[in-house]
Amino acid sequence: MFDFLKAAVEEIVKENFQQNIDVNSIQINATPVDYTGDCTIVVFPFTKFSKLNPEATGNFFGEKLKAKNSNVESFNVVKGFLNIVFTQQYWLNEFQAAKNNAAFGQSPTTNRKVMVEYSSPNTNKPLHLGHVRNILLGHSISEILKACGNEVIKSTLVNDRGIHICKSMLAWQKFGNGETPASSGLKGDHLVGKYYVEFDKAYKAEVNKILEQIYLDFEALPLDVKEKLRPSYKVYKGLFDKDEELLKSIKEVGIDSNELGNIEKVKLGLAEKFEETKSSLSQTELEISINELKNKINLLQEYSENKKALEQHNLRKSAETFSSLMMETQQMLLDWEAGKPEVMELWKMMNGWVYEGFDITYKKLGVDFDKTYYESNTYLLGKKAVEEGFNLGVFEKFDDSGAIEVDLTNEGLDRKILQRSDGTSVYITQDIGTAQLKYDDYKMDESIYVVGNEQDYHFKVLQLILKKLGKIYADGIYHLSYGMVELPNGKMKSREGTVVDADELMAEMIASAKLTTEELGKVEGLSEDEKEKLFYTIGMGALKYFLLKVDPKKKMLFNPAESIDFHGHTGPFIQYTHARICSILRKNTITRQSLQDSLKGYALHPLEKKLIQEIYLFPIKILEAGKEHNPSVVANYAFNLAKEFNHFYAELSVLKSDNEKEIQFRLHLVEMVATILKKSMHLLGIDVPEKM
RNA sequence: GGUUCCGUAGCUCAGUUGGAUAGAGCAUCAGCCUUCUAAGCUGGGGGUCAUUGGUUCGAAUCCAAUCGGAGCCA
Repeated sequence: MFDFLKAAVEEIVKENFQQNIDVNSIQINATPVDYTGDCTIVVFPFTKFSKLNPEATGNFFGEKLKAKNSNVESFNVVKGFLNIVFTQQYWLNEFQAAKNNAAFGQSPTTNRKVMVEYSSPNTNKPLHLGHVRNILLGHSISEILKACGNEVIKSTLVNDRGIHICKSMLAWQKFGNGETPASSGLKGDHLVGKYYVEFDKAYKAEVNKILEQIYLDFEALPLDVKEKLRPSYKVYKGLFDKDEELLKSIKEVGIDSNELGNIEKVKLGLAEKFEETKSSLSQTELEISINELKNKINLLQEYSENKKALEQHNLRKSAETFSSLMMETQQMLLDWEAGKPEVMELWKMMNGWVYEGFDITYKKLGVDFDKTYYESNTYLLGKKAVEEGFNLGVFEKFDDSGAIEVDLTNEGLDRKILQRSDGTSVYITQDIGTAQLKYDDYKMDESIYVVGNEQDYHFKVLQLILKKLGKIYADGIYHLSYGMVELPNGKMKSREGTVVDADELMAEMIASAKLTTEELGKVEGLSEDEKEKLFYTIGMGALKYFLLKVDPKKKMLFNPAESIDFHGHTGPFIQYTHARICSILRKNTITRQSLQDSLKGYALHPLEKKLIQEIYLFPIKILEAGKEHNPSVVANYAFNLAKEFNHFYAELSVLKSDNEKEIQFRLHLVEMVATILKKSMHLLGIDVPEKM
């Protein structure tokens, strides 16, 4: 921002104080509204070598700058802040340059290739709100990086294999009765998701039944089960009985069992109570009291330990291993890995349904991918990666178990297992292989992964391992880590049915856009098709803006009860602003002058100047958003510009003026505002209507 | 047990490599449509920037500890 000023300051320092300073260390900010000035230079750092107080230093630099640069009209100094006012001509020139540049905002090519991986869904359930945040971030950051001059490859890695996929396959086989998307009218991904839930239900029911049998009549269990479970059962029974006994004793000594959630707190309470009463006790009474207290605390200690053991032991886990459903699922996974034809066919069919469903959702979201990777093709790369690392000596066997690990303790992390003693590899090895595959395919300079922040550790490890393996692309790995979308009562949980479905959410947004728009009577003169399109544009604009205006790093809250607003700091507000400008431009009847003519000798109104200043920021904000990998920078910028325009719109008129010059200039100005609003929103993947 | 992130108005969020009196939106209250779209504009009220120390010309921002919330690793 204001690079020529920074350069001038650098020169002044060099000429007057014979010092070199880093241009980037010079702080220039926009001047706060209550002070006069277009920008403000912080002069405190210069007092070191000026040997003057801040005020005098500011004046010194102000004079020099004014003499040096004809764009500087005047300056004032408040404390250590040098406020600079530029000439009107400067701002008019900036505006002219921006408006004449059809690609304003687009940076020249960097010759860098960037891959952005996003969405990366599982094929066992439909997309939900969390995915939507991921997808919109991925799409938006791709657009922003393009605008920053990079070549962008949008990719996704589909998790299309594994035990969870087999669960829905098995459930469909067992309970599906041949149901298809066509026969049920369900979207393919929802149909498959339904069977994933079915599996979970059936599985739980089965495990509960097994548990019930164990509790009720252990001896009546089938012999093989009994024999296998007996050791677990015995320990469990012992712990369970002890638990009951301890609880009884605890009650007897006068501790309320409801309080036992926090043992430490209860202990503290007892100790305090003792302190209070001990002064009133005789020596013998005191001794008795101490003994009692000791007993109580011992009891609590024992109870707490038993409870822990009970939890760890977990009979349910043992019971789960006897679930026939789970055994069948595991068999199915083995069959899949062996390529058994029936299983492969079922897998392909059901995944096909899911992809059809996803395509609809993606299309509605307005996103796409240049390259799709499938885990079914990449999961075996993990083994190769382990081998490679082991041969290089980067991965080692640290003990006799045969497990292969990597030692990251020097990097402040732990030792991480990469291949278990039974020869199966862990998830991260797959990612090592896939990273290589991606690089072989595209040789990109940067590889961005849009993945939730619960995987921060995973990506740290991945990058470190790639570095240790000597991969030149390791430094280009960037984890665009975003916070979870939370509901008012916490995280979304599929098992508790609190997941906000992507398709439903979009439908609701569009419906509520329709309702609001019709209430406001904004649909007159539109055809049915135009109306539908408008509701879609507004509904999606509200949703997308809502998810993108927040810093990706931060977790965000979504309250389904209060649907997403259409007023204030929202997508529709910006869309509406755009539509208002379009309306002005439509109403214009006078012959337009060239931009150059309209600018000649024009005296700017403060509100016009403010708009030009906002316009000036557009490319700067895009670069900032790209650098920070943060679309919310663009979202907030667009809001500020729209707000500034609405302020202008309320105070000044474009078309209703006696001054033709004014009309001419303002037409150019508001046209530019509309263009930038449209471009900004495009970077967020949001359309703007011309009427609403 | 180890480790990472977060804590700003009643609610949801901004707050630039440390800078002036911490800002928006929602909600609330008071105004503004004979004038280019009121999904708008203007104004009021609302803050111990979790707490306590430290670093310095200056701290919401950096450091340490504590409290509270979330996650990850074994």
